[in-house]
Order: sequence, then structure tokens, then C-alpha cells
Amino acid sequence: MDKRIRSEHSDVKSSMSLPNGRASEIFLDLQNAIFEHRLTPGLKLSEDEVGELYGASRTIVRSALQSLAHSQLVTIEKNRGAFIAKPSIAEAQEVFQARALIEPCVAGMAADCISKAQVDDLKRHIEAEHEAMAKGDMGKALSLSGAFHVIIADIAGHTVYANMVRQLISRSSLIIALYWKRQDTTCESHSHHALIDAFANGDAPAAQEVMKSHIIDLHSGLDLRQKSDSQNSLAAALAR
Amino acid sequence: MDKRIRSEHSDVKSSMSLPNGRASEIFLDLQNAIFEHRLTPGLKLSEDEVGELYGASRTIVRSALQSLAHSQLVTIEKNRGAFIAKPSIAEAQEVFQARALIEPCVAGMAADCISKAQVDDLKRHIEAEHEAMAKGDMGKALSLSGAFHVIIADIAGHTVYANMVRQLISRSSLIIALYWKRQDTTCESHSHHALIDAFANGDAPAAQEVMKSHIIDLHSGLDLRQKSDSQNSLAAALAR
DNA sequence: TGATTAAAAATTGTATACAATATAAATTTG
DNA sequence: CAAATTTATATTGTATACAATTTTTAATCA
Repeated sequence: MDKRIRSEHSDVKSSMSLPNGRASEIFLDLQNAIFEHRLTPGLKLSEDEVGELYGASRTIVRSALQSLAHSQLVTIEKNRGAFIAKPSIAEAQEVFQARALIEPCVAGMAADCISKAQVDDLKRHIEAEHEAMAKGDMGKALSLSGAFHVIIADIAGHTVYANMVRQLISRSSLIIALYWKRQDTTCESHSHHALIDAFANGDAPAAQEVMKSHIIDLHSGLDLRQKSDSQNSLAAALAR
Repeated sequence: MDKRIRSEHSDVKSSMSLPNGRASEIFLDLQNAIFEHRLTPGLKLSEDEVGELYGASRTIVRSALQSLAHSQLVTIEKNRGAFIAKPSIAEAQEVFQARALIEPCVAGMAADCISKAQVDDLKRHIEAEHEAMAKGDMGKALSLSGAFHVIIADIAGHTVYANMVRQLISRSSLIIALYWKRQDTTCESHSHHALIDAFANGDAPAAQEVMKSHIIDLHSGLDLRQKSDSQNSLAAALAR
């Protein structure tokens, strides 16, 4: 079947400071569930419930939840608990603005130092993405699509940028869950293929340019118009 | 004497997801101590010791230490404990490269939206910096010097960039503790004054340019040459 | 004496018990 | 009956006790 793909979003463990053993597993599993949109914004993560589910004590669960809160995938409200985060429209704009600044720069760096083997890795990654899509597993496909960007950042070999990209991709997952409007996710992989071509040629300026337009494209796939808030719209609706 | 300056590194609490009450206090206090170089890279932070010091249980201390680990001010080694982080030379290069990318951009944004009152705030901030220096409190002066950059990021009003800058400034504090070579820290405030001028004129391109050269200047104040590691240098010394 | 091994002490990892707070249900009251 | 109040329940916050691991010290052997 398919070769082993670099496990979800590459090796998070090495580059990020994570909680210990048990908590780390829960963290990664919940993170994955968020990336695959199985856990959606606003959902409450009760400590007891999560603990029961993983057979872990609340101590461990709390540690995992705190880590998720730090990567801003989860919001912790005092004495109320942890909830999957709901990035605002303003935050969404900011995240994609930051991606448009950093990721092209990172793509250029990657193009300058990528190996033939790594190019092949990326190709296989795209295949896996297609496979997931074919199987109708949209969540997995989306997660892999994000992981693609993280892998590029890792290839660039710049730990600081890589961590930033990781965070931005994480938050993008929630943003897409909330604000995605387009259906034709197929056009997505188009850019990824173009990116690989630039990498294969070691063409840094091209990689940079392709990445920039790719992110702008993604950004434009979101519906980030301010919805008049429910109170007002209700009043307006009844006004006539 | 001096007016109340915006408390250390502006209001971290609002923008960052922090642990609850008690832990947050410890986190902030330790963070401050690191910024002021009272806690230096490599030092061990024993849970019991810290707990004793703040009259808090290990549960709370652990939470605070985990937060510090997340902001990469502290390194947690399994079953060994928490230590003030020691950024490598490579990390130092990366941090300043990232700052050179992001901070000029942020300074430009700040110049476009800064108010007269905020310009005055910045001026008073510099005064406080000078005062600390005059009093010989180098740690405080350094901490304030970093806070200056964070305040600018907050003025720019871009939460995502602001958090990035906060992280980069944090790590810069450790980097400076390890690798600073220059003595004439006075020239520092020169750039800060130039920056304020650009802000006062609402001149975004100038602010951007000044910030960029300021960061390059800071970077050049570090001694980031690879020291031949002790093993090899010992062998070399005995070789003759 | 110097290196190795074994026992003791100290430190972190985890689970659990209790306290504080928030949510939900039941009761009272106008 | 509706609103307000009280009570009960559930959930998070914190401290502490025990387990696992590392570090230090002591003892052993070549």
C-alpha cells in the first residue's frame, strides 16, 4: 500500500518543548483530532471525560490541556474549563498575514538546501493527501495539507521559523474549520505541485513566489466578513 | 519621582494564555528575574525550592515551570528538572534573523497607527531606562530595553506579531546573557530615540528602516563565534 | 588508591483527596 | 405563574501522599 509517511506534522517532539510521556501522547492525539476537524471550535474538553477516555489522571490531562492552550488550540477559562479555541475574524486575518510574511521566506530557504530524497518525501506526502481525499477522509486530507507546510519549514532547517510555522498552521486548522467557504479543495494541491517543481529545480525565488500566492489564495478561500451580531440582526429582522 | 511605567513588558496577561492566578504570579516573577539577568542560563529551578520561596505547592510551581518551558526560557529534562535555558549559537542567529524579518514590519505598522499619547509613553519609557542605567541597575535597564520592543508590537495592534515579538525578546534576553560582548550599551538608546522620531512623524518607512538597522546592530553586538569545544581544545593544547 | 558497585537521600512523576467555584435543580415568594 | 433564592450537583483548583528515577554517599574489591 503506501509507505510510512512522516508521522503527523513531522516530529513535533524533538523541536517543541512538550510535557512528559503520558501527557504528550494525549496532547498529540487531541491535536490531531483538532487538525482533522473531529474536535471543532467551542467544544468543551472536560478533564474527567478526557482522563476517562485515555485512562489518565486529571494531573496528566491538565498538563496536556495547558500545552494545547499554549499553542492556542484551546482556551482555558478560570473555574470553567478548557474549550477548543474559536479564533476571531481579526485573528484569522492576522494569522494569514503572518503566514504571508514568513512562509515564502522559509520556502526560499528550503529551496536552497533541499535534497533529492526530501523532494521525493514531499511527492509521497502529496500522494498520501490525494489518497485520503479519494477515500473521502476530508479531515485527514486537510491535516496532511497543513503538515506539508510544516515539513517544508523543517527542511529549511530554521528552528525558530519552523516553530512559528507550526503554530500558524495549527491555528489555521481552526480558522478553516470556522471560516472556510470554498468547496473545490482540489485546486489546493495545484500549488503544492508547483512548489515541488520549484524545489526540484532549487529555484528559491520561484519557491518564494509560489508560496506567497498560495497563501494569498488560501486566505481568499475564507469568508472573513463581519457577520452583524445576532442581537442586532434580530432587531433588524423584526424592524421591517 | 517617576510616573508608573506600564508594568513589565506591558500586559502579558491579556494577550498570552497563562496559567491560573497563583502560578501566573510565579511565572511572571521568574520571567522578570530572567529578563533582569538575576537568574542566568543553566541554573536549576528545583520545584521544592521555588515552592518554598513563593509559599506555593509543587503543583503550582510545576505549572509555572511548564509555562516557562513553553516560552523556551526554561528547559525541562525528564526526571531531572527545570533549568534556565541556554540557547545555542545557532538558535541565537535564528532569533535575530527572525527579529530582523518581523520587527521592522511591526515598527512600520506601529508608525501608521501610533497616537500622540503613546509616543509620550515611549518617551517616558526611555527615561525610565536611563534612570535605571544611572542607578547602575543594569538588569532593570536591559529588561526595559527589551520591553520597549514589545510595547511597539502592542501598539501595532497585531496580536500574532506581538506574541512572536514577545517570544523573540524573551529569548534575546537569554542570548544577551550568554553572548553579549560590547560594553557601550549607551549607544543602544540612540536607536530607540531615532525610532521615536520616526513614530512622532508617522513615518512608517523610516521606522521600518531604523528598526532593521537597530536589530542588525544588536546582532553585531553578540559574539557568536563557535568556540572549539573543550574536548578538542584540550587535545589541541596538549598536542604541540 | 582508584574504580566499581550498593545503599541512601533527594527530586521528579503521578494519583488521589479535599477545597473552591460554577452550573443545574428545586424551592420559595411575590 | 414568573422571578428570585436556596439547595444540590458537578467541575475545576490546589495540596499532599506515594511511586519512579536520579543523584549522592558509602562500601567493596581489584
